[in-house]
Amino acid sequence: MSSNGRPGREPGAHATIEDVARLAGVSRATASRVANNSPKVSPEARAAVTAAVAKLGYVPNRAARSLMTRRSDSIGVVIVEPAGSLFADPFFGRLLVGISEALAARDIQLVLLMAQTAREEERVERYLEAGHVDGAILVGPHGNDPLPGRLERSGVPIVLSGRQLGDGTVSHVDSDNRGGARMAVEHLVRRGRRSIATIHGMLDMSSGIDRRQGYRDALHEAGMTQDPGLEAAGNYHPVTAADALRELLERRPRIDAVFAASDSMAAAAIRVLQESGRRVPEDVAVVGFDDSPVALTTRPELSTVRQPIEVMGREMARLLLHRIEHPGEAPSQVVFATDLVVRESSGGA
Amino acid sequence: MSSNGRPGREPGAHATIEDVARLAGVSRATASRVANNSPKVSPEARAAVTAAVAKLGYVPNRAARSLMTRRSDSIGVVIVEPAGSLFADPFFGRLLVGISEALAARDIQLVLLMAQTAREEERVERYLEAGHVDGAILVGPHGNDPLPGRLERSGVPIVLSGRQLGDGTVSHVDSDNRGGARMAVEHLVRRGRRSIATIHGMLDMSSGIDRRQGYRDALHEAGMTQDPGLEAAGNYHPVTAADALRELLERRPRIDAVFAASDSMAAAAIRVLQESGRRVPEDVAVVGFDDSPVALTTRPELSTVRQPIEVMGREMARLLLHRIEHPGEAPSQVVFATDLVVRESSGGA
DNA sequence: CTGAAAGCGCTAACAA
DNA sequence: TTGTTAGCGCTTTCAG
Repeated sequence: MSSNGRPGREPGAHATIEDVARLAGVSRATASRVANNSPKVSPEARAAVTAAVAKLGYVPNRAARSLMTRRSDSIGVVIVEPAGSLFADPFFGRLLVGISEALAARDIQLVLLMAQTAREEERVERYLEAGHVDGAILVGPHGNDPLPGRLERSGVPIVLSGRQLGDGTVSHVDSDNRGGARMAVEHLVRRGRRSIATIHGMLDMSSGIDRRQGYRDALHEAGMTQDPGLEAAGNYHPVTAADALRELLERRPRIDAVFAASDSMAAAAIRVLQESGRRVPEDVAVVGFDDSPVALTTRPELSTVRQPIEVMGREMARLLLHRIEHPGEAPSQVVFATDLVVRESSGGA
Repeated sequence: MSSNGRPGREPGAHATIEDVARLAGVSRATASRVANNSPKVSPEARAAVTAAVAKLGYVPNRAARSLMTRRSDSIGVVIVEPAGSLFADPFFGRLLVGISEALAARDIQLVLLMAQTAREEERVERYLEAGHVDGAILVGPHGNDPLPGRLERSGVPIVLSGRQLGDGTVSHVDSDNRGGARMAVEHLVRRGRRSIATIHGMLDMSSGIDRRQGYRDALHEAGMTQDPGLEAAGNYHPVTAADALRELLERRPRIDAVFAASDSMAAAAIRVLQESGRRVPEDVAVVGFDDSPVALTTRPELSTVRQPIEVMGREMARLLLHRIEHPGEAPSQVVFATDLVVRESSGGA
């Protein structure tokens, strides 16, 4: 019966649109129109095709479709992480959850691409430029990373997590790091703290820069003098944060508050403070950033700044899909507000 | 010049194998043979094609290739996580790193599929059964999850993380959870502890069952009586672990050691013990499992059991690729040894 | 060892 | 509204 002369179809093989068309008594074109929700199909034809699809368990072959449409219906999520420790923080996982939710609703696949070295980053770049995905979300690139600019130039639609440093306008989604940090420090000021230190994050990433700037904003606004001796350099890693804070305590033993640019650094800070004989929050109040799970594991529990990570992931996906469908439009940036979560480490609500 | 009459190629379009063949002065077939490392090509032809490929920056179109080969050159990584908190633990991220390393070496793509609800799990099942990927790695399924069995039955090559409960033999990669737990408890016994409690993990997952069994093994071997009152039920979440341990302390106030089935539960245990006025490790020694980053953030630092997570990820990928290429062979299981990492919480080395 | 030709499953003109 | 036709870019017989 079948046009190729084979009497039957081997088990495990999938029905093609040809099979559907034949069973429904229509042409391949009509079957295809139904599969793609084209409006120009008669109700009868549509019903017949729908029934045939159900009967045969037909699922379109993505490869064949891609070949025609020149779209892969998949996007890349690139995790750029020189240190390899990215997943120690639940941030990326939660972002993936958000992205994946938004994509599932549109039946787009998420291709995960990890680049831990410059060499791998090149591999990823080649992959993206080859057009194997319709666009990409870049997570974690540092300020000096050339990848975003190069992809943008080669016409690969991209969306960044976090504001891009330097020139170039690429779409991005960010949280209001500066405003959040400022809220945190204002809260400490309101609590009567007068010697507020900070352990900042990496300064080649917008989050690091912005959170430190928010700290400075709040001090400035409160009319407190900017003392560089109150700023310690961390890199989001608890060990470096502990060292940085110990040095800071030698320089400025009388501090009465610490704002850390991440919860894991804040947790380390609490331990260092306690080991130095200081009580938290009585002697020194502490506020972190992220509202990660560790915030609930410190004693006292950690006050922190929360960002809507899953929502940000969804928005990144939405922005990218929009960009893919409207290549002409200018890139857009979305910034989400942050919330202060007050717990015991800063004296409680 | 071109066969379709178009004078040139619009910018951004990619060279096809046809372009390569023309420039190299050979047929498409020969160009294809070179691209696929077929041995039956003359050195001259190979050189000419290679040069043309480089000159044109030719990258094969995956969709077209898939259409012919009936392979997608991509695999799915399914993260089954009813609770949604999977990424709070770096385990999954590290596994992804390992998987992705092994795949990158073979130029296979990783399609990430998240299933947080039964509905999403069905969606994922349909996707996998439609043949959109060549196989899948399943991470995190609970013992009662029907997905592995169903995929196996529909002929989708799969590899599980963790031993499968119940019947059915599916390929899997696991760490020696039982042996690791046993080592941990033997270590406590050797340190002279005589009343050793455990906070176990979820008992519908092999890791939960096996770690508890390892605990029991060690007690049995040491000739210590099995006291059900020394076992507290956790679910890997620190809050439940804290509650469980508090109850246990009421039942058995004289315990001198705790083995927790995860580091985050062990960290919670340390805090509960300290808040109850007990010293760690002097009064109560504590050992966790995973050697996750939190192990270094507790005071005292946490003794724990380490598993080679990235290596396990690589092995899962390798196993799956082997299974895809040799569909006839029986499924295989690989178990990795675990190491005890002794730190201060159990009295130090 | 090489080339001509067929066709994977699908969508998109174009006609009807 | 529908069907016919022509490929998308690639691999793979099959002759030579």
